[in-house]
Amino acid sequence: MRARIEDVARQAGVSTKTVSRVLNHEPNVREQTRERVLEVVRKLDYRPNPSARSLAANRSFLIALLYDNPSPNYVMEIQGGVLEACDAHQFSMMVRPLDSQAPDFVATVQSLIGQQRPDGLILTPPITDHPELLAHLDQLDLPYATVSSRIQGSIGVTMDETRAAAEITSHLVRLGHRRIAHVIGHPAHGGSELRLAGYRKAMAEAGIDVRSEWVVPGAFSFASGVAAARQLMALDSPPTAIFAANDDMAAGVIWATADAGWRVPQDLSVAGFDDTPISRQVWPAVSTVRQPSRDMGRIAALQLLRRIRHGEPGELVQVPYTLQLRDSTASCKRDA
Amino acid sequence: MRARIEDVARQAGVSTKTVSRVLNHEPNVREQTRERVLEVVRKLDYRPNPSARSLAANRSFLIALLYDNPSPNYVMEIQGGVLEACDAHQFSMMVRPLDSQAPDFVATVQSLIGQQRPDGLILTPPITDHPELLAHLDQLDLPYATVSSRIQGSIGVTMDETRAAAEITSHLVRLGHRRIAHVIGHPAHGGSELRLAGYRKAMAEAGIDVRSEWVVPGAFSFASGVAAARQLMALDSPPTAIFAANDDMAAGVIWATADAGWRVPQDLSVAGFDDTPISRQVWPAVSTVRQPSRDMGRIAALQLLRRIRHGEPGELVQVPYTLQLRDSTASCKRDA
DNA sequence: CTGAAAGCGCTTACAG
DNA sequence: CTGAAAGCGCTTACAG
Repeated sequence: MRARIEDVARQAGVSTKTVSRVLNHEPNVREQTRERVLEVVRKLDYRPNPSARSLAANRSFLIALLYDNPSPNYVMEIQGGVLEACDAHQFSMMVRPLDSQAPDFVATVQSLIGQQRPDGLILTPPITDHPELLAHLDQLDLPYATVSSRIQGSIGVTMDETRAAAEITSHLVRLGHRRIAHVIGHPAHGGSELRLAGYRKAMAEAGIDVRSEWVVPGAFSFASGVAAARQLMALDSPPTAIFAANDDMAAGVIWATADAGWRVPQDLSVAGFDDTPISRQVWPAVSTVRQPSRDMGRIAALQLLRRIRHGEPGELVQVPYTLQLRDSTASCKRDA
Repeated sequence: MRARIEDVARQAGVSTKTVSRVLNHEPNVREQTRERVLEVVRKLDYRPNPSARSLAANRSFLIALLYDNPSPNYVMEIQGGVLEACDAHQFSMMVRPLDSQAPDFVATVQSLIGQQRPDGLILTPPITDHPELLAHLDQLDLPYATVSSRIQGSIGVTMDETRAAAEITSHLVRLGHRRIAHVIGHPAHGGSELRLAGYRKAMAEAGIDVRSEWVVPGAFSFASGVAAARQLMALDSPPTAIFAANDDMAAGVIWATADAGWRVPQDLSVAGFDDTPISRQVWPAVSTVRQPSRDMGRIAALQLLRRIRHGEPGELVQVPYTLQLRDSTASCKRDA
């Protein structure tokens, strides 16, 4: 039979309330008492029953990670980070794939909250940018933290995507490229706008007029990268460099160029964003912006837990990015 | 305030025990009573408190998915399938990344079980093939289901990996290849042995002697595929085809050939295994064996839930595979 | 077919 | 600094 708090109390010669105090790091326990309790805990290998704890405390000690992201790599990284934070705070995590475009999206989340009763939520793109959901959560007074939200005012983690996008675009400019195209990300993701803005900013700073045919829509998927590249390669005066708003699309661009017999980087330079494994697994490897996704998951969860556990406000932490320059970008060899 | 079972009982004019019967689909409730209760449940939007339920029933209604797999794509697919099954049975799922090679691996799992108290476990490769862990679980009498276990006797899901590997090898033989190499998977994964056995079987049936230098160790990682390909390309008489035990390694092989200036499939045919996204995202796309991972996750969870919920024994279900032939394999153009 | 009572293992006021 | 009592919201025997 499993030890209960009562067993610990009896063997330590104290009340269950005192054991509870020790376990929950509450003040007002004599050091000697505390040590005696902890020793019995160890001896009996006592672990509090989570259900009893939740029921009595009226908290689930659970946070839910909500995602609707086509990239398994990204989701797994975030998930790993959130899990790390949860483990450190004796919380558990549940994961929830969702379709944020579905008409009953908010109702689905509501139902999930009603059933599992998480103490808080971690929101990832594009769920971070769903105003209706955020309004609903605020009204419920259910704490949440966001990862890379475009919307102001929530706690969590962010990165200066605009500046990062501008930097990698400037890198292409420095390599001598002027006809630089951009493949936009999925329209529902706030990051798409930010990265596009960074591209435009860098082009403007370089004094290059962005032709409208250089900016093509994408959807963050490999297939959309293939389609965009084909469209760009078919232009009368095709670009000498393409900056895709994520690595999956950059991989699609590379695939399409290989399929068309173009060489990267000789005929075309290609840059991505995110530094997911795919960027290293295509040939040539893609120059990209490293986003510390795992850290971002952990940090977002940490901010959420601060709020849940200690009632602190929590903050929006900005993490640094780094450029990863690889073989897919090189000096412009075609015309000036 | 949230509705409790007592509120439902009062408004329906029955006892809480009767409400409990209806909610848990127990027998011995008059149809009319049952309908009255369900109507009040709807009206009050009543959801049982999971903690109270778990505490009273002495079950967590939780299953844990244990993994130690380098492929995010694979894990996400399995996870999605398990989640589907859990949702259908009002169970929740927790995920647990582990290091199955760590010396304290069994202790870690034991601690996890002690803290979270799952009603059952889903094991994925290579955790499926850890005899010490399985023995421990059997002793604890904690139900588990396996995905692709090499070890006999557990419930869950499997695929005839040996036959699948033989089939894709035979495909290469039919294309005229005779110098066919194999890159083995990670030694801790049971699937590695099975796939190697399939390769050997097909080669034997084709009457081809497998030279020892054709069979090179790998680790299921992209990098190990690159290394293996370089080793094979350096042979005096290099193979005309390489069958890698998974897609990540096949992608690595393709990368290494491109890097060395070889053309696929003209200079070398390449085949993989799993049909993960990477197989379609490298150029040329890789011929591979489709493994229905998501279905496998769902089926394994379903067998586990049968056992947990209804005390049924559960079974080991075998799922079908399909060959996905793409552009990385072609007729042998080099010598006969 | 239905219900009253006890109990699951914790935490929460409250008292001292 | 410590404890006795009540209660969280369900299910489990048990009785009828």
